[in-house]
Amino acid sequence: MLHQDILKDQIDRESKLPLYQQLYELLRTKIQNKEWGPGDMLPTETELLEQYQVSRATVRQALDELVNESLIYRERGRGTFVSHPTVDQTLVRIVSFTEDMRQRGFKPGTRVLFFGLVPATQELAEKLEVPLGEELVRLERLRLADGEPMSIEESHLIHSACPGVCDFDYAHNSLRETLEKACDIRLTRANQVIRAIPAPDHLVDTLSIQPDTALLFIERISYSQHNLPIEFLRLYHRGDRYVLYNGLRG
Amino acid sequence: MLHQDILKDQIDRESKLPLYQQLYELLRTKIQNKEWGPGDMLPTETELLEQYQVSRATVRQALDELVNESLIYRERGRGTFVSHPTVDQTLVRIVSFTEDMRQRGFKPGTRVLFFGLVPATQELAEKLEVPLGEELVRLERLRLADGEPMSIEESHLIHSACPGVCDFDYAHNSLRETLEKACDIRLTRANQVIRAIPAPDHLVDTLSIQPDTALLFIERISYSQHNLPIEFLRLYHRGDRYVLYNGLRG
DNA sequence: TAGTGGTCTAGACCACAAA
DNA sequence: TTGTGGTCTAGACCACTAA
Repeated sequence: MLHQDILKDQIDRESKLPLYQQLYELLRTKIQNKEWGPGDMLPTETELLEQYQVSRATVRQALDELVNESLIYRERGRGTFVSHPTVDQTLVRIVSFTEDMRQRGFKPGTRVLFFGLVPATQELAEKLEVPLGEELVRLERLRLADGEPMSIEESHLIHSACPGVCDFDYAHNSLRETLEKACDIRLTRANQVIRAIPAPDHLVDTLSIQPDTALLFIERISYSQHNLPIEFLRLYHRGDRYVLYNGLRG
Repeated sequence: MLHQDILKDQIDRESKLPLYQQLYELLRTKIQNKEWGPGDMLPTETELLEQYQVSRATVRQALDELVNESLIYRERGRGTFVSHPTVDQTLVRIVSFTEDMRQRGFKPGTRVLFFGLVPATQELAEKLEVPLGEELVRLERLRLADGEPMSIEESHLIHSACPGVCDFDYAHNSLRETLEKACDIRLTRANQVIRAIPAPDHLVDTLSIQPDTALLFIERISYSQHNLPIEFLRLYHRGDRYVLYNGLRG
């Protein structure tokens, strides 16, 4: 979908993109830009079909996608509303640490441990699908919850894909927001592996933990809207403070 | 949906259940009963609307649900097919250990460590929403992969909800299948908490691990089709052998 | 070329919530 | 009673796959 259409808040009948996907993008953008906040009611289906000049089925198809992603929920007889973020989104959506901590009732904090350029090792090169030695941005942050260490985040970005990222300070800026605003890169999907590991010796002091503590260790590859790998992330969560929630179907 | 309708493979126009949900149930049942196996093509949408005498939109709505649950996938111009199980379903669907191990390429095995009746402790009573002291079925199993210990499963069931379960041997029977066949109880959804913990001393020998190994510890409450809690499950997975995979959206 | 799923329309009636 | 979302119909045309 063209940037101008999002700005114009209009559906392009000439576009190759299906109408419902265009409408989905428009609504999704408004939600993520906080034009509508959690709990706010969206326009009714009738209002949407009039405003965007599509059929009700098309409106509902767009809304269905948003419901599936838990960005909105519907209540029969009342209306359609923006969802309140919940902790169990951590295993479904890419959630920033800051957002995650707020949902858990903690005050988030950050300390940058390392920020610089490094060459891709064998492992990183494979995960990010780049040649060995490719220039990567490495950002290592200690994450705090209510002032106490909670997690260590070890991020690796392909520098050539997001040349502007080094001009920012990630003690105060969100990496995801910077990627979006400065590099026009959106992380649209990711795959991750979750493990339980004993705390490695070199992290014990930084995380202020006993040597025998277990860590929830997550390795994640995130992909851009162009479906290219952008970031390889290692998360070391303190097992005694950080847990994951999720729901299952039968 | 009535049992007889599933047997008759028919949609009941008098039922209060929406047509698409009835169709969804019928198709889901056929898939789970392996009437159609992984990779098999479902009847085309046209065939389905003729067979069940509903409109195409209704057929698609039923299929959409199955697609959302990753039970089927569609290929434009080719047809609709039953999905192959994948390891990343472990965080989306309730998957039996046996199925899980097969997907991971292991040969599953089981040893029953304990099987009997116990009164509900404070914690169990709260999780299962029953009075303190309520009679519970406790089933403790060591799970093997390729003959080596992989996990310990500690299951607690409300005995009054599934009186027949004690008549079976769970070294060879699936708990879920028995619940369904002997008690007419389907586990339709569940909530779980995932943690990393150091291996407790009393599990070290049973799991054949070093004392400093970390475990992936999962606590799960499963609910029946009547939306009542049925099972409280504790899973102790060896962190050095068992990992979780999943995908995220942006 | 025939058959598949993908998209879209313009209706209709219903169940539920709130005033 | 009014307005909301929930369900359903009977069409239509398109893009893609495979023969």
